[in-house]
Amino acid sequence: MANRTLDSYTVGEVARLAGITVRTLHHYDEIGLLGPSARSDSGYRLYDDTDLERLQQVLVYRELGLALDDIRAAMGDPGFDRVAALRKQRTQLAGQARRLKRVIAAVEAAIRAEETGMRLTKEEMFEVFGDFDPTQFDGEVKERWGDSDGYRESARRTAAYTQEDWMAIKAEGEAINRRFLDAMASGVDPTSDQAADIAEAARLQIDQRFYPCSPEMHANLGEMYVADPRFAKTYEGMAPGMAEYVRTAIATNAARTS
Amino acid sequence: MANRTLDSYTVGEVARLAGITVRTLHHYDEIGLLGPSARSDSGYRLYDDTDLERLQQVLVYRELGLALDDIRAAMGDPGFDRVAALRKQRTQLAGQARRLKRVIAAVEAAIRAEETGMRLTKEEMFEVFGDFDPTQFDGEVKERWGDSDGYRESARRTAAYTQEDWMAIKAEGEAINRRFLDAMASGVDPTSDQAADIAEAARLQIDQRFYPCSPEMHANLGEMYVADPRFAKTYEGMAPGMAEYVRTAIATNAARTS
DNA sequence: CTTGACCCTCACGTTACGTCATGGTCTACC
DNA sequence: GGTAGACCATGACGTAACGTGAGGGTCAAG
Repeated sequence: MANRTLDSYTVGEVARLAGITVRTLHHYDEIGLLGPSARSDSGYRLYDDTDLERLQQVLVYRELGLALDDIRAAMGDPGFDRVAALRKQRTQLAGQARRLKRVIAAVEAAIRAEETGMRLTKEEMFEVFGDFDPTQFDGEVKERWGDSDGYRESARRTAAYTQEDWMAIKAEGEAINRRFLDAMASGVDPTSDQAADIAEAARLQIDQRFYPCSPEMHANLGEMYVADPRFAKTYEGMAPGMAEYVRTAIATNAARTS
Repeated sequence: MANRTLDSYTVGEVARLAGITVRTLHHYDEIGLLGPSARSDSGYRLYDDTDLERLQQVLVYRELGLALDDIRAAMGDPGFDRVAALRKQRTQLAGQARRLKRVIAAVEAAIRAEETGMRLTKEEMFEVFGDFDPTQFDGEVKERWGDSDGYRESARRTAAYTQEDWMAIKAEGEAINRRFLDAMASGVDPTSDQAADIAEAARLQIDQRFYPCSPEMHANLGEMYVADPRFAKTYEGMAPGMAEYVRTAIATNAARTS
């Protein structure tokens, strides 16, 4: 092949190296995102090492979900700094890893809910606060979740609770939710210490009123707030986006205590 | 709204709960992936809790990259077991997390390559084995990478190497690569102990011949084999898929020694 | 020279929605 | 009861990022 040098690659070689298709490379050439440095006399695309470095960066941006047009614009910026971009990409990928971890936690929570129903016990506990009736609580919940550790510990602690205790618990819960709502309404970042303080108050209430609840466990509960539609409905009914807000605040709190 | 019950949700509510669009829900209804349990008298879609559970699972499958048609087929299977599916999804998500971790490692490796060039030193060291000339090695590599720790340690060790030493090193490298190729050709799983043993031999060669190389460091090098096109080219030139194979074997070795 | 792998351009098709148009429904408030 | 704004319905064209295939040229080993 005329013009083919030792350090140039044809489209098929690049595709194999990078794990993408020839069609993708054609497409990228076509839209001006990544074209070959040269063409052979017969019209073959010839990519060199610099092209490959650029391709790697394109693929990372793609991994981050950027539209190809946006990738081209970003890399076409005269002030584009490759290392700075790589650093930023790394940060964004780490964010993605954290999100994926949360998806995993949500699936795990769903599995536990199916197997033990422990989370639903808590959900139902909070839900019954709307029109609280201790006798209804004992009957229905024990019937469904009588075997779980959390239930037994809660039952042990709450056995001696009076009506006044329950009203206090309800008031505590409402106060915590109001704090969350106020924080949301006033634009407080859910990853701030302020929001995390509210989450810590929520965790302590569970820990002190019902059963041992570590920050990690609380974080799992937080995942359930967004993953389980019934939890989500409780919070979304108070304000759109609240479930996500509370979950993030809880995760922030768990992270700062670890 | 006629027929609307307390535990049913309209399309907008579901969209907000799940963080997706109304259009997506319309689309899913349209293609038979997820339709509402009921319709109001005026034709509004009404989703119930079971619908929401199904939606969650659809979204997880989507997160895993399955085509919607395939998701519908999987969940439409008469033997579909929700908990078993959740378990499998969790495993697959964990696999995705590991892949993402590798992408991150590749970006980090690219950053280091830009900053220190240390990896390219190793790459060029291996590359020159094809047509090895010690004098060329000293000149070019020192000129480019003379400041890195790895280079200095290598230089310190190799200063007294004879031509016979170098030929031995080259033979060792070729033998290791041949072992990798044989393992690949005979279908040995790159995550097996056998493949990891070969990787360990490779690590030891670097450790003993050039510079201290821990399993973790070796794993980083392995990431470079697939992330850096020049490394990849070396291995892909021997056999398609070899870079990936070697990288996986190295990672397996690193994992079993940690 | 032949053959098979690989290259080119062209162009229609697919997937998963995004966007908008038009018109009906619901609910709080006056 | 009427109004207004939010939300619902269906229909339909458009988009992004390739996938797939057609028809024909190029390369290199045998």
